[in-house]
Amino acid sequence: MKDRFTIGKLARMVGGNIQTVRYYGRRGLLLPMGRKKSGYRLYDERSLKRLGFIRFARGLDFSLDEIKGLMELRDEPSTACDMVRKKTRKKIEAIKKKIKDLESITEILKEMIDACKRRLPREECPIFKTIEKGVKGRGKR
Amino acid sequence: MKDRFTIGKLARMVGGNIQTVRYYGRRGLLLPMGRKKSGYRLYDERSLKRLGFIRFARGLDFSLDEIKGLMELRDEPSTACDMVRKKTRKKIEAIKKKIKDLESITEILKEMIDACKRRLPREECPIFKTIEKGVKGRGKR
DNA sequence: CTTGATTCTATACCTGCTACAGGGTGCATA
DNA sequence: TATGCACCCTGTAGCAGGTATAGAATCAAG
Repeated sequence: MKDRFTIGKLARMVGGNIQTVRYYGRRGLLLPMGRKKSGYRLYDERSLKRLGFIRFARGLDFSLDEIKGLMELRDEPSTACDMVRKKTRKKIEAIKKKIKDLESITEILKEMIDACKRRLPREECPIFKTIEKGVKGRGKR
Repeated sequence: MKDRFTIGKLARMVGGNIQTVRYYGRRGLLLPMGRKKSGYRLYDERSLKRLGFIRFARGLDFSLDEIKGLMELRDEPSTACDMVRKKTRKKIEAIKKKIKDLESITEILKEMIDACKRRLPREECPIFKTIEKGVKGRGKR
């Protein structure tokens, strides 16, 4: 009946790393439900769920602090769901911005490659030229 | 004639931070061209270009190691341009992958919000249900 | 009892910075 | 000359989000 397991088993169950689990403990996200007399951490089914939650949310680009906030909400009454939705929406906006940034970076890199292909045999590498132009905000030429 | 400047001036010229410049030095990306007797680092126009290069490339999501690699290439002969192009293309691929990941994350988050809106008054928050389902299902990506 | 796997704590490392302490330097002004 | 202030030096420590060691203790099987 006592389905308690040590840290190694817990880590293996989610395909994770022991140090990371301990790190989550230090960060206050996943405390062991107890300890053996020897000091070994003991976890249970709820720890497993929590760890799964953390890992999945990390995969969704939430920071450990954000995840902590979400988990604290879960243990709260009715209005929590609205808050969770709000936080999730905020996260979506942040990710969208990140995507836009990465897209414009891609554009710049592509332009650099195009310029590079058009270069004359003895000309200086246009990629470096492009990057150096960025030095003073396209001031020097 | 001796347009050499101290670290503070260099940092101000690019709107950066002194510690960062020193850090680039420690990482071997931007060594001062000399020192005063007092030990003060001295930089010149070339340092400024180099620093600009580093900052711009950082903005393009290159890591310091990658930037170091690029700068070493620049000091090399003719074939360098091909290598630079190759590395740039590789970077584009990596960024594209990142964008895709972020897009699928956005999708999942949106689904969670939609499910949340459809929930019945006394039902458990579907966002948590979704995330917990991910524990053994989709797992980490 | 011994072996080998597992766990413990503590510490250091990684990236890309940023900050702070406690000292030395540079230069203008009183 | 003294003093005051800005600037610089080195060394250290901190952030996120882990990963990786060392050396000791503990567990389980044979």
